[in-house]
Amino acid sequence: MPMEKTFSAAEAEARLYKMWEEAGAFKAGANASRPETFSIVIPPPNVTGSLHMGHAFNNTLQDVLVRWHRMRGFDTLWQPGTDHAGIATQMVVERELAKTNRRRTDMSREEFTGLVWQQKAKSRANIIGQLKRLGASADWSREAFTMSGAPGAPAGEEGNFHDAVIRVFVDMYNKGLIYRGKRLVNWDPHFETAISDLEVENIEVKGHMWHFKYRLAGGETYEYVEKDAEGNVTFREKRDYISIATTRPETMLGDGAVAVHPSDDRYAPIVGKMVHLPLCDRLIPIIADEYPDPAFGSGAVKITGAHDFNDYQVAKRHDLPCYRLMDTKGNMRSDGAPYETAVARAREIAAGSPTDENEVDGLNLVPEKYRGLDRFEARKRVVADINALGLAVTVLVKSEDPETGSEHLVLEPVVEDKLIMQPFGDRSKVVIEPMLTDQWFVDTAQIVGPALDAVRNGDTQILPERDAKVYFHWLENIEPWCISRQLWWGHQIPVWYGLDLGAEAFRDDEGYSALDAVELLRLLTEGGMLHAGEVAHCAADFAGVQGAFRDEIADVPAPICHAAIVEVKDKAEAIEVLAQSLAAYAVDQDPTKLSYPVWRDPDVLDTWFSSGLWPIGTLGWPEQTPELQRYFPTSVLVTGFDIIFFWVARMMMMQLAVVGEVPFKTVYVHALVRDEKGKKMSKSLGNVLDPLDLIDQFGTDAVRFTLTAMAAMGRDLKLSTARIEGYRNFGTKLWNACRFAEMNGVWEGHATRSAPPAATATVNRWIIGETAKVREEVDAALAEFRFDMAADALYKFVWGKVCDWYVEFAKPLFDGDQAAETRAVMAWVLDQSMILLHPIMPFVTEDLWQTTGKRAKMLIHTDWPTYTPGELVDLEADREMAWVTGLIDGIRSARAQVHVPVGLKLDLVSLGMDAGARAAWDRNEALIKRLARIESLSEAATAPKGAITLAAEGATFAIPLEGVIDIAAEKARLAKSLEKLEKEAAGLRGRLSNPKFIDSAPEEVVDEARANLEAREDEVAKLKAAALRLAEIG
RNA sequence: GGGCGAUUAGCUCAGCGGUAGAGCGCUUCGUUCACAUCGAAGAUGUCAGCGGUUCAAAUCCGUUAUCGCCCA
Repeated sequence: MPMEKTFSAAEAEARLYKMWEEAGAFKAGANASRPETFSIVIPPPNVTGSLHMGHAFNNTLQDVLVRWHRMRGFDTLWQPGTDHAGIATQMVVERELAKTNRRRTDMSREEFTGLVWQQKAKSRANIIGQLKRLGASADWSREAFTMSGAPGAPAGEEGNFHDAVIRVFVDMYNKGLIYRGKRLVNWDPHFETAISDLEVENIEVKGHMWHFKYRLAGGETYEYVEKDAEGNVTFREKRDYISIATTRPETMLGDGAVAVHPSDDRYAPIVGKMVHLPLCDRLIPIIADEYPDPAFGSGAVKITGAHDFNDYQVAKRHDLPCYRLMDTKGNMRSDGAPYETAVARAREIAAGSPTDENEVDGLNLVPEKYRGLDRFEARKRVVADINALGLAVTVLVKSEDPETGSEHLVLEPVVEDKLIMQPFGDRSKVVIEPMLTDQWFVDTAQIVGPALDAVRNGDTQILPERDAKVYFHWLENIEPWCISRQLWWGHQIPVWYGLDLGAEAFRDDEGYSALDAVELLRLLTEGGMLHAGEVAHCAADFAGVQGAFRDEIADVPAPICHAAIVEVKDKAEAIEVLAQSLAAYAVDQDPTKLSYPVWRDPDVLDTWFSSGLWPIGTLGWPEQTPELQRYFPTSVLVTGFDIIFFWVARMMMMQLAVVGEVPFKTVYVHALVRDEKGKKMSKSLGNVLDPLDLIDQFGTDAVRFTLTAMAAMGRDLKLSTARIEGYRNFGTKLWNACRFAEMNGVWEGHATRSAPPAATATVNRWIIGETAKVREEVDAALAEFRFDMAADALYKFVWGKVCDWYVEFAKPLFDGDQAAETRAVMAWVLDQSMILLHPIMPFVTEDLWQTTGKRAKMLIHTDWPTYTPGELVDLEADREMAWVTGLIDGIRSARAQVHVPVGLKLDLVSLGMDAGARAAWDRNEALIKRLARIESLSEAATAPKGAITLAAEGATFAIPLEGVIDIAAEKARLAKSLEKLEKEAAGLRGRLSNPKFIDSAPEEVVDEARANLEAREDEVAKLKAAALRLAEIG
């Protein structure tokens, strides 16, 4: 059955992918014929994600590398999988629940994560299926998941990734690399969790700056003096207040101080004095600190340690209490003791009463009237209340009475419109609240060193090089890594807490190691238990911490030291269980029923903590699997520059910290895919190109080729469908070349051969050499990750050489003596084209491969060629082809410019050929005649009147066109050619006449210039002669 | 404010010391049997400006301008 006119992508892609997959063509080690390994771990897409252009780009490049190495016989592994993507996935499920008016908190944690697992199972097929449509040849039998094997994982999710994550946490904890502490973190009030500073987008928005007066305590006053640069007094006023500026008025309720710069003379007299905090019954000090900018606002800054990162630093320096004002939803707190009680205690603390950060955090200093308000509503109320109290800084404003039309001056509060940088959650899009909370941290300072060294000393190479700078910059300034998240979906932190019974409140008065009723009562009632601290232990599971807790209670009085260690939900339940247990004991004195309850930290680990272990985790670590031995460290990581911090740097740190090796030898960092105007694709802009739509429209190969061709290192690619269409046409071009071959019997009895056939015809020898050249170019380009250059070289070869010239040249040969040879060469050249294009365009090439001959192996496993230009390039053939194509181009061009009808066959007159030119003519006469539409060749000493003249190396030709020729057009043509040639010749002459050029330039450059000049001058002479003849008749 | 990058044909981009290139678009012509998802021919550039290094600069250095991106 003859081939169709075009490749049917939609039909073939599914069929071929199935064929590869069923044949196990993607499996690790498939087609390996040499010992070297080549391994890539996929940047795991979010399990609930769907394929976007960035994925398409990223995975196309990986697939090109993987297919290339696999064909070259490397022991190749492309390790696929997905990421559990904490917040994103939890968000998807919560959104689902919201549709039926349900919330996560309506059910148990186990029920909820059960739903997430179901969602995971559903979503996974989506993204994986999309990667398959892209042609990704990953080893799907090894598909990994960052939460495989976690408690509650359903059947089919039994990996051991969870083991790896927990094991690393425990190890790092035991090594002192992980700690817990109360720190200011970015809090997402929508998801009610801490997020990383990398997940915060700082966006400039229109905001306001308010100015408030904080009155000095005790009615004190001072002289406020402003001076200009020369020290002259410009303003002097007696004040009883200090003016502060803020963009977040609601946080003033938690102020711990007002800070001024130590060099600021305006406030020097009042540093150390106290001010009344408006709306609150508290006094706070004026302190001197380097942080305030004297030139900004009033120069005085309110310090709210619990809600601002800069203020937090100031508060730490001055040992100020950090009063938290909001709850996890970003509403003003409504928990704890009444305001009066809380503020009374705050005054004691301010007066020096001992306290700790837990107590401070427990104090709710939000006055009753603001409690429970949304933070933005609270802001309005605070502003209004301050205005009402006359504590806003005011200015005189002209006002017109609407009734009388009379103008008068009124005092109005100063509210400046101001652009402010506001932090937003990159997923929730709500304003992020700096919040003082208990979190777990990796002490990155301790593990960052090896990650920096590995890139510095070249163990890992980051490409393009400038991205290494980004890597260095971030790691050299690294902050502690907050790894806890207040989510339900994720790896739960393997730390258990118990009540600290070793505390003072719990003691055995008599020292006879047994509890009496008095002691029990004290424990239960005096708040001993309620206020007792906590002890924490870390292990992979509950069984693992039991021993530690047993030791923990070993020195408390009997019989509690023998209590059974039991796991409960949380601290509240622990207190209850312990109390009940003790109460029961008091009654029945049965020590075997005593329980010591412990509870697990409810938080989960940051998703990047687990994906940071992706390279070893997917290969089976902590098991010492054969794959781990074989494929780790991996060869290349292909990833977008936007996750250098998130992921690359963390993988480097963690792999080095855990197994002491770099995770990959090369990191290829690619840019973003943008729309054709260069805008980032985003749903809100509506400029998203869906790769699957494009695949439906143009076929996978076209999309892949486009992305590959545009993958110049480090540049964003602006994608337009016109470009994709162009490369779809390229696939069709190859297809039709093969179809042409089929029609000419090229494939009859064809079987794959790796070495080129013996060839005698010039064109055959030439195209074989060209094939070797492109093979070398493609290999060189891919070795340097220059995907664009590989694609470009192949495009030029297949279209520009094979289709434009070789196929045309072959046509006349099919009827002559060299027909058999030409068929063999054409089959070989097209085979090579399929092979070399396969990594980029896997489908059309495999389909052609399957239909054009008897094949020992599928194309995906066909050996990649190793022939070199040195072996296959025939310089004589190259030279002759250049002569022939040059002549044909010349004739065609001349014909077109003097408007010779396309169909008209012309006579060609030779005005003299040297031996080389004569030989070239003789060997290629048929080709030239056919392609340049020449009827015959005759010889003459001089050109006939009214002829077009053409110069070729070693020959001059004329085309007699008396009567047909457009003399004016021909004159113009000659003049134009001459002008160009003269310009080139002049440049060359200028250079060659410069003695410094002769002296300094490399010899070959000088020689080349001389040869060039000679050729130009030769051609100039010929064209001038032609112009003269033309002048005679015209 | 700090850092990185870009500025080359109408558009999107290669080239990064030795005669300015590609794709798309555009103009003209063409269905001669691989392909109209095609063929042939053609037009289009003070390589952002200024200065410097060099025999030679789009390419290296400095500087200015404009535009991106990242981090504050």
